[in-house]
Amino acid sequence: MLKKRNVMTIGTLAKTAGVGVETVRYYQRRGLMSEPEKPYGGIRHYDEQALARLHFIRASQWLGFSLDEIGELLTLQDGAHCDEARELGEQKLTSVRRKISHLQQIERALNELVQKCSAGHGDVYCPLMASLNDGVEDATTDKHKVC
Amino acid sequence: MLKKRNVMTIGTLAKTAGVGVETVRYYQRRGLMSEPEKPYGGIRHYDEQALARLHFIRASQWLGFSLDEIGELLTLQDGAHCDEARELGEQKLTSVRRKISHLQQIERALNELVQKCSAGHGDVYCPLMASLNDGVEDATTDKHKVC
DNA sequence: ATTGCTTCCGTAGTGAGGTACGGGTCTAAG
DNA sequence: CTTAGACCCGTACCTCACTACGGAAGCAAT
Repeated sequence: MLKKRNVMTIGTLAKTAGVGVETVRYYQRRGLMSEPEKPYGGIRHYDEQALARLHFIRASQWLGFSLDEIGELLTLQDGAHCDEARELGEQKLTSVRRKISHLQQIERALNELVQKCSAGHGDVYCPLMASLNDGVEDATTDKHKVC
Repeated sequence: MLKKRNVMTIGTLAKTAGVGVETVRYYQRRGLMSEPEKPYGGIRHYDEQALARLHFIRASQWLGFSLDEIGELLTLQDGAHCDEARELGEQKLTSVRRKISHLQQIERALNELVQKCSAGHGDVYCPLMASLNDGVEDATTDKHKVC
């Protein structure tokens, strides 16, 4: 499968990195990966640097960076911009924490509603539906503007 | 602004509920709200039921339900389907909890990376970048498939 | 009556991150 | 030599929840 010196076609590269061929081409269009020169009339080949780039992208994505942000990270890759990189990381960390606390709010509300529904009740009304009709946040926490 | 008996135009309805006119029309197209009959040659009017429906939709959305799921919830609104409603709520609760734990994993990883970058280091390399190159999850937790 | 804001209605575009298609070319296996 | 399977490339399409556009018609105030 892998040729000597790990020279790969786009298909092999994609499979090795666990993404689709179309995804690699999409990253190229987005400017996140370069397209290797096409040798006379033929098929481009990719090396381990391309694979490393794909790993970088997927790792960054896993951390919640958008493709635009990843593009920015890639310009800092020489290691001489650690401060900028850390700054981006801190911003992302903040946004991740915000998302977590938002979801935790939702979790508390939803949990309470489901509990109420599970507890026996008169059968003529549904506490979950009642809360949805009245506005959920009133039923579970103090008043916040919806969204 | 509100006419007697709270009869509203679509604009007033939308503003009262805190959404855009286009959003109301979009919900109508999606079948989440009905379009009132149009009186001879003119302008539809909306009552408090329409407003309640909008509140229901926004409250459900806040809990993480998609518009399709909200459509399903609306069919259970008579209160006689509490079990089905609770089931949907439990599914959503499960998915919310999955999202939270995923984000917490990310938070731990990102936090560790940012910490490493903040601590003084040789200045010739950036721990954050190094981790992105190597695959983040190795650096912070046991090995998982990226995404 | 004229201005100016709404409403009505269908259709089309947005953003994020891809995925699919189709027609052509290349390469490796038999 | 033929054929199956990659590759190349541009373009279109997908989901989700809206948001915008454009022209016609209504309604409220001046």
